[in-house]
Amino acid sequence: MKTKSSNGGGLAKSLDGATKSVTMREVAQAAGVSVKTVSNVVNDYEHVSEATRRKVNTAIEKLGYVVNVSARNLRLGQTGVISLVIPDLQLPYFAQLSSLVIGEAKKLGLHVIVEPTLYSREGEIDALHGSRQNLFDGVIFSPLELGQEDVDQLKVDYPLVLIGERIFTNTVDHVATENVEGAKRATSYLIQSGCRRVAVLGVHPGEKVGSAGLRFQGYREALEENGIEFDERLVAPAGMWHRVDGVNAMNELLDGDARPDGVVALNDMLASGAMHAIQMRGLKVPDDISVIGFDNSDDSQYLSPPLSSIAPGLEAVARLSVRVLRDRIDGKTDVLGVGPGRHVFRKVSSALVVRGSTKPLE
Amino acid sequence: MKTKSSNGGGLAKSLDGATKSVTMREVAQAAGVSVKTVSNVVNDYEHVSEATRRKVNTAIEKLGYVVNVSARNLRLGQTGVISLVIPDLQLPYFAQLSSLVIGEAKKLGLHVIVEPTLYSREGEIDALHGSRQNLFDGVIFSPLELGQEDVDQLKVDYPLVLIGERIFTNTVDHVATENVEGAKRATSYLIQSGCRRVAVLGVHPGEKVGSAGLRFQGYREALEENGIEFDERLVAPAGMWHRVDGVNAMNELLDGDARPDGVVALNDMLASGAMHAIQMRGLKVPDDISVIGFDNSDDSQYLSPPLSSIAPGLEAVARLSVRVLRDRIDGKTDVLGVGPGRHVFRKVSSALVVRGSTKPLE
DNA sequence: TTGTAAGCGTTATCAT
DNA sequence: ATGATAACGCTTACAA
Repeated sequence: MKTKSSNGGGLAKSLDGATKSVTMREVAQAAGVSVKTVSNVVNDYEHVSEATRRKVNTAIEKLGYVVNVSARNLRLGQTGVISLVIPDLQLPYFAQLSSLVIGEAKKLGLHVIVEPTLYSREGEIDALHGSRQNLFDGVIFSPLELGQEDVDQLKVDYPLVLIGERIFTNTVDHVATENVEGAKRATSYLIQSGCRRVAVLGVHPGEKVGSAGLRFQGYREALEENGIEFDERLVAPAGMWHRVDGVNAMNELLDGDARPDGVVALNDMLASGAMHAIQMRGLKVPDDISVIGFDNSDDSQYLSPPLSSIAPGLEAVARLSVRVLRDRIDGKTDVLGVGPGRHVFRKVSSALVVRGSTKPLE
Repeated sequence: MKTKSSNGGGLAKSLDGATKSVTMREVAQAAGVSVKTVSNVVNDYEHVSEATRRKVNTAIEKLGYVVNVSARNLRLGQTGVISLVIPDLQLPYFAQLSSLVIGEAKKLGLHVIVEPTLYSREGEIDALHGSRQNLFDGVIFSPLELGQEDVDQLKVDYPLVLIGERIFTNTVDHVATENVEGAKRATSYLIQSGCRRVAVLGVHPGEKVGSAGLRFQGYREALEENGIEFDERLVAPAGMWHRVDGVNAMNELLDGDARPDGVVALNDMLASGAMHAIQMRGLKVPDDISVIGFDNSDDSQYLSPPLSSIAPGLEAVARLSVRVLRDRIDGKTDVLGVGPGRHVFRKVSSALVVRGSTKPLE
């Protein structure tokens, strides 16, 4: 752990000259070699004799040298930092995504700056076009306010990876999740486990693209495929997807004249609220009503009973988007098997995670 | 929105020469002035005539000039980026903290790189001493694994602000929250609203420092002050603080021979679980048992009934820690009224947010 | 295998 | 109020 005062490899020196940082030149001098040689050692250049390498490393160690990233960045024209633009870091879904992206980036030696746009259209546009310094080598963008009609906003002159289901275009690399398929899978599972009156919670009437629209579409497709007639009375809209919205929507459903025996909630918060409403009436989950959620958020396993949910594969979203971005930054022409001039589009598979809130298959 | 192809003020140019970035020199040439003048305009230097300013700005606009941050950083010896080291971005508490820190930093023109240490001692030490490039001007550190015995780890040669209650020392700037006082306030409130058998949920037996230990201490102090005898049977330990732990702990309490009429849960997840367990038995919150939580997490308002909770003042924590860090980076000698050579210690006030899970005061 | 030297795009010190 | 010019610390042709 070195001496007590010269703690580890220091970070930035504060400008007030508190710590005068050691330069390559000084290391070179101390080691009796040229700057180039030090640079070679630092960057693991192959053709360096063992002897010199050792000499240099000793000097580096002794002086506590740390490479100056700003200088390197300036020289290289890159910063090693990417930006992740999301609506709200406080939503579990995006917190999880951010966490995964940070982890993936770390593996590739990249740092991540998270930029929450806080449900503001301005914020999203600013994150894309603002005089955000060229601090970032590239951006991963998850729009919420911007929609299909804003597709031109995505035509930027730096590496950009789009995620989510708000906008579809072939002018940028895009990693999406299986919303339709996921909801379809959830609905089918309920039907196959014996439910006949499957309700859907959290619908945004009229929405086509976007999570709500796509998931609702999956619900309808599943009904059709299973030969079950669509019943408008089993559709519970909810603008927001908080727990309380699930409680309210579920209560309306229970007060209605078409009591469901299964519920597909369009996210886990809604599902949690729905379970609460059901249980408050003395009904049992899943015996009286099965409930299934979407997102497989961290908490879903801690509900009582633990919530069955669709896992959208955020790990894959994080992994793919970071890798694609890195390849673009590196100027690779072939990214994920897609040739020059063309853009990546990948839909990440979702998976059903079965827990206690649904009945076993018949 | 400019021309379609030259989209807004671009970010980094990818290294592969895709976009050759515009330099100050070129702007100077186009505007017919010197580089220094352009720099003056860009940095809002006072003594620039309106005419020149306009000329320069026009040129900047036309060429789409964006300042090169790397060059500026190199020159200034600062990066404008701070690091926020936290245990886990997926915990609502830290997601909220991160969100607030990012917001505060933005106000001061700083960017934040969030570094989750994922419950690893190694990770925390690495975040402090690792050859983290001098990418950061300073660090805000919220330890979880490191404890009082690791206080020497905090002796670093760059600006560092400690947050949380794991470590106390006067060798670094520290922003803490009122754990003892908050729990005391919560407990007293229950007592004053008529509860006589107040249980506490989520205790870590033997812990002194750390949220659990301090909050439990507050609970005991409140009992004492209100002349209520401490009853070991009303203490429900829980190693983890997930919802399911709250359910389990509450059930044990309800199965015990000392039925509580009030519950202080050491965080909101535990409280949520406790309410569930209570309600599953057909008991009413707050009529039969009052429940109060800690953290005032975003979800607490969406529970049924909405959860009364202690708001630890994370906004203030974020604001203070970012400002202190910025002042240290700027080399200010007087920070928050504390003179040179001394360190800031601030305890942020907590507040009780009363909602529906507790009875009104008598 | 290693050394020399020319920038990368800023900011800041002088002059003027 | 503005201009010429020297750093900032690094990478990399090009030379040796």
